[in-house]
Amino acid sequence: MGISKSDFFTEEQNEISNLMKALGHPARIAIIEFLLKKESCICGDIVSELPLSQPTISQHLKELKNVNIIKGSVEGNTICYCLNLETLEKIQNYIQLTISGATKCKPGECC
Amino acid sequence: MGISKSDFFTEEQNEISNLMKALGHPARIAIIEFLLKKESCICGDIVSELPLSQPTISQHLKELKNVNIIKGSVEGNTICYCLNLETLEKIQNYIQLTISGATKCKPGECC
DNA sequence: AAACTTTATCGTAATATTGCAATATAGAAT
DNA sequence: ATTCTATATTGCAATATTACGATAAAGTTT
Repeated sequence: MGISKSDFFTEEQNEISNLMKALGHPARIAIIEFLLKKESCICGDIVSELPLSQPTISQHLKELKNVNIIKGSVEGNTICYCLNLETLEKIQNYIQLTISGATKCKPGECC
Repeated sequence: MGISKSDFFTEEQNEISNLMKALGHPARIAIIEFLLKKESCICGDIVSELPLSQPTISQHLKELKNVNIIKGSVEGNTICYCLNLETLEKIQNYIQLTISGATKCKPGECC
């Protein structure tokens, strides 16, 4: 994608955009929703639920884990993945701050 | 990226992931933060603020507008871009729902 | 230990994203 | 009307993402 310019942005801007990017794929949203619904959170269950191959799911799980949106713990030869509330709250706080700042723009002003 | 599988996911999953993807680039986060800080929100101001060319900024603005995260209104030969609270709130609601659902996973259970 | 299960990694093809120079478009100002 | 100013579009090169078959790795079971 041309030259990466992420050095020119702040640490926080890069961190938030990385979190958002990790959520920027329907399969990863579906994985998160699956982890919400299920008591068990075994990788194999996700594979049988989603229309994607096992390597593809594994890759998506890895991306979610890389940004700490999920965490995994080994259970025998399966792996239990869970949502990481701390990271989700970080995202929520960011959106919350943005919304509360954004109320400045009053109707009739410009947009 | 191989075959697109977005047909297999729900409308909502695709919509949320598209919103997240739009926020998944530091330049677009920086644009949003700039719109927050400034009373004026003219495209040209953004160009002089960020380390990116005018066409590149224009493209990022277009992507944010495509998913309704910002809206623009013509002011003479400049354009005023503002944040769209409705869309930001949609994102927040989704994260909020996810967080409140995610509390199910108690410590000691698995993760 | 051999066979089986489950998840991760590698290699690679198809597609998407990013960035910008060049150019187009459209309103403003002279 | 011509020039100027501000934003959008086009075209293209560089890079990133996505998907999956093949295979590896690591635990389980027999």
